[in-house]
Amino acid sequence: METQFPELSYLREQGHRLTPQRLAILDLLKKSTGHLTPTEIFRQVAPVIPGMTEATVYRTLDFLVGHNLVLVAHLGKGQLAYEYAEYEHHHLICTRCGDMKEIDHEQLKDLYEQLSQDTGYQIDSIHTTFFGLCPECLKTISIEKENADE
Amino acid sequence: METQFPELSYLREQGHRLTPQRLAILDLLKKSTGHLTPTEIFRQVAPVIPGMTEATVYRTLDFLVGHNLVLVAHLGKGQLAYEYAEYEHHHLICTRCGDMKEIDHEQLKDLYEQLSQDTGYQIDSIHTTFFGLCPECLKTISIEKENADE
DNA sequence: GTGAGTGCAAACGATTTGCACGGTG
DNA sequence: CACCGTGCAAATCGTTTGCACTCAC
Repeated sequence: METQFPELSYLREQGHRLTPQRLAILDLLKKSTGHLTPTEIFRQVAPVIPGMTEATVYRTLDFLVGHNLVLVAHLGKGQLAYEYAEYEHHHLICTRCGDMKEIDHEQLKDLYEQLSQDTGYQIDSIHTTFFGLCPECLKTISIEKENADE
Repeated sequence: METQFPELSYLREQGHRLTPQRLAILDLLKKSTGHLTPTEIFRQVAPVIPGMTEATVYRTLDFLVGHNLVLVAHLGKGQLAYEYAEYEHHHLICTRCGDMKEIDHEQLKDLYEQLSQDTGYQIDSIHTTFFGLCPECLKTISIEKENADE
């Protein structure tokens, strides 16, 4: 694995090992724009790392999440997705076509503070997913309705 | 099934059937305060309806959600939970102990409008789950840290 | 050399599906 | 009495686990 990961040096100091499997998965997530599910990650990493297993993908993701190098996001239908922990943002997902938009954390800052005050919770700055219908699907649906009314 | 469901009359008009299975599940969700997972629902309804299957629970829940009688909520670890569609609210879940707080939709109204304007999406008024750490777990964690520092 | 991390295979839980039957409307 | 919805059983999918081996340190 050629790619540099300066942020990993402290892992080694803690007695953890930088295996090709861990580096490959982190490398993939770093290069990918959106999130990836464990299965997608497996399919993309398996050709590169001979013998790679789905079990290893899950264990590696747990490890990376536990060390705050990777973020978990909830997608529709109870699936989990992972992405490189670059900057704080949220997701808005279309429940019909699966389209996804990123929401900057700046927009939720006030709400988070208010919720924190009201509940005493320390709310994760990542990890919030909104669901709805994208403009395209809204259009499609209204057309379908018109046709049904005839 | 004795309970009255006036809101169901329109279902019958649309050609759907009010089977004891559907009524039992809706009845259970109506009586329950929080949300229930499909498995929990199965366990509670099975004794009442002889021959009840998990498959039926899933099919029934899909049906009820599709007709807006029941809401889906995302819990931690990619699990889905269902609850009676009584009023609009959201959830804040502790990722450590699973504790849950309800968030009134009133608090998110402004944000929703803003997000809608920015993205063109029609955002689900239900369906948003926040994750964080509850006050109790925050306390526990800080105590553990102190002990570790000694 | 040693043990953390992996591969392999099996187990597991949640969810989905095909098909024939039964009960609602 | 038609056909929607169900029961049953099997298949499928995603995820987890035990154990022996290996490779990063």
